[in-house]
Amino acid sequence: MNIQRPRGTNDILPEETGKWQFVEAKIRELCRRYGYQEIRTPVFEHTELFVRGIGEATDIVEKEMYAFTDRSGRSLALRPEGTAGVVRAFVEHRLDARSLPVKLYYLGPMFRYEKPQAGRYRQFAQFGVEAIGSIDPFLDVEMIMLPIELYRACGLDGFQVQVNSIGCPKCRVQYREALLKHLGANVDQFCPNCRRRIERNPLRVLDCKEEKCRALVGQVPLITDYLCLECADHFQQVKEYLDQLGIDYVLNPQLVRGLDYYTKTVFEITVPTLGAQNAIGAGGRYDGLVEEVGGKPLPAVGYAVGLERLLLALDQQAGRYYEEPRPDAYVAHFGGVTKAKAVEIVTDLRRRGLWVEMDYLGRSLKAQMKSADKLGCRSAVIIGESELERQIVKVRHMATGDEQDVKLDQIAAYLTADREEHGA
RNA sequence: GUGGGUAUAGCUCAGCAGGUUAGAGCGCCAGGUUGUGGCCCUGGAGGUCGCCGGUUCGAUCCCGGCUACUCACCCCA
Repeated sequence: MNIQRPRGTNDILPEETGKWQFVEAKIRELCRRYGYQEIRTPVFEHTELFVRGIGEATDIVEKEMYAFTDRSGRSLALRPEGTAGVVRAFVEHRLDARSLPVKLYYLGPMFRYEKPQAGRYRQFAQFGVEAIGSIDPFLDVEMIMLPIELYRACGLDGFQVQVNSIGCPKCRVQYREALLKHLGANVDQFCPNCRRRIERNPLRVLDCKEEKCRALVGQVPLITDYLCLECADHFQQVKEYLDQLGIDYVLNPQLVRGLDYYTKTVFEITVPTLGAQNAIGAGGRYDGLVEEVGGKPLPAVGYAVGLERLLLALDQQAGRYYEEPRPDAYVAHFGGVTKAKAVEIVTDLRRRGLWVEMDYLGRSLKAQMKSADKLGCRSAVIIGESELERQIVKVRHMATGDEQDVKLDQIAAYLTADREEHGA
């Protein structure tokens, strides 16, 4: 019986890891500049944390959690998103005692029990950022800028930023009422899904993709018309900063998020060419979550980027977006004493910081040269008996075919100079 | 959870209106040069034709079920 990887998971093979490392490097560099520090939290938490944090009635909690009971009967769950765990750690370790806001980022696997499709997997990687302890609208804007800068740094184009404010619990009471009044009038004209939503979470109706519902929703009151003074003012400032900084965005008063903890600013970044799963980043403010998880009432903002989707979008936009490093040299030998010498040379060169390959299968020189070519080695170092007698090696520059005799003790210097000259 | 598509070599895919030895290109290995890659030529290795069952003298091919992959819906990064 042959065992395959679990549904919705992916093996990232050596030829793929280069681009992951490329994106990860961009992320770490960006976070350094913006002053966000890495935090690593467990991939599983008490189920309760997600239920309370993300919201009981959300799809994520209702039907997508990898929840299980451990041997002692505790209910645990693989994290479906990153924010809840980070906030839990923030509260648990009293990070509120530090100077605020605390700015954190994370990078790692998340798990949701969903049916896989393009850009959606059961284990997927997210990069996310959280700033806890400030209500400054500029932080909201920072949260929108960070992913934009990240995409730019990676070479991504053609993404769209949508922004909205969904207010605070205070203004939502009024809005909910107005919305229900409006929807109630023609409740039976909505799709079955939305009829259910109207009862449980009317905001979600705005998000429905059914044409019938969209038409009905068109005339619905907008949340942005019901914001309380504080929320309206906050949103206004967010927009002003965005304009001031020349950030391209569109207002989408119907943008809602699938997690219950969001308040005020929410945003989503999409790549239209990606297909059904076109959101590559999303986030917003969550002013109530820290308290919900047991900490002091502290405001916070965050966002998350799906790395598989970002990579998908990058792959789509033709052209190589990252440089694959190549070996400096391939040391070819003929077995016997020449192999003994080759082993020595290889070890010495590696100790001097060069990336060096050699033959481990006792193959012909021709086959070794072929390998050198395949591996993209800059040079081939050939060591045969006649060379050994003269205390030299032949160094062949693979791109040009030029060959040069180099003294045994000069090889490292020669190769290093060659690398400087022809670039890494 | 719902609906559609697909499943043949490591990869991309042909194929057979059901007939006995299942093919190509690429990749891999070797030879064409007792010690030299890329181009070319020759040869080789590599397949339970996804799994189980049915129809049939006979199934990789037709039918059913299962599984996986895939796309879309729901939802989401």
